[in-house]
Amino acid sequence: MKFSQATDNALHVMLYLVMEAPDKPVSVQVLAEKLSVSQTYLSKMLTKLVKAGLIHSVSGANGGYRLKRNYEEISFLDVIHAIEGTTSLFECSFNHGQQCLIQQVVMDAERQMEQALKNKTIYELAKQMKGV
Amino acid sequence: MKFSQATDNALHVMLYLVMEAPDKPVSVQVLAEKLSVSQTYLSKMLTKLVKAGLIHSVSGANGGYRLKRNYEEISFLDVIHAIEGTTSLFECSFNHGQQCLIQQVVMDAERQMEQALKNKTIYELAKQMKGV
DNA sequence: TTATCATAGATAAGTAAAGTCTACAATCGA
DNA sequence: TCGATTGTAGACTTTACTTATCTATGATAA
Repeated sequence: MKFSQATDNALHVMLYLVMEAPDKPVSVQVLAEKLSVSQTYLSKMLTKLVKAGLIHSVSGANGGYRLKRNYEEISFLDVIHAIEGTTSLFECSFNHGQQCLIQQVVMDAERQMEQALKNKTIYELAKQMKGV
Repeated sequence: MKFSQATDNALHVMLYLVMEAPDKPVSVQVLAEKLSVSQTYLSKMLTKLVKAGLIHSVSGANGGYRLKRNYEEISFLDVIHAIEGTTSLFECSFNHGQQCLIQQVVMDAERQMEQALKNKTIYELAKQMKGV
């Protein structure tokens, strides 16, 4: 069990946008160069962020991807959910009569992690880095 | 990103052993029947639990798998680590000069989950179920 | 209307999990 | 000691998911 590399990329792209270009669109080409990954692959990942409503896409000359207006509120969890999906990390595969207590315990723990990821925004991290 | 089904099986096996057979060995055959999974697959998973020191294996007639003496202390995290390994869920793939702050945030959240899984023992859950 | 840029679909390669088979080693009981 | 029982280990196949590329299409600004 691992977070995918796409999630890693997504978090870095978001941090870059917040720090360097919170208002103007940046093309995939530029973003791909910054991260040293392929354009075509990155564009798929960015499309997921668009569909999740975290960023905006602008077609045409001088277009690219731009943050939405409420970008200060975007949390780590928002980005991770956009890429990895929102289904639980653990699903019991057995048919006990009632609900599975094992699953409950693991999901409880999972919620702890999600809470921490929800409390931390990309914007907050950006400020922290500029402070350094 | 998901917990593997092996982890699901492992947690259920451990709970079964704690509840039904804390002192005598149970063969793979019996365990596989209880969980309705294949023997060969289950045996691989059980070997991991043995190597992690969570259970004991006994060869020969009337052998099988038996809990260790300190089984009351085994946590969910112990079982999960035995199956999934102990490496972090998130690894930044970029070469920033110093350490990656994004990774730090995610690993922090991960530690929250691990703490919750560490605080809950299989034995505790077994008592809870018997109480029902 | 043309150059620029995102979107979507098909597809292939790489990797990890799930599952099976077979030979082997250890142990118990007679 | 012999043979039945049980776990161990390795090779192997299948399946599913992630990563990655290519190409055609759609939208927009200059």
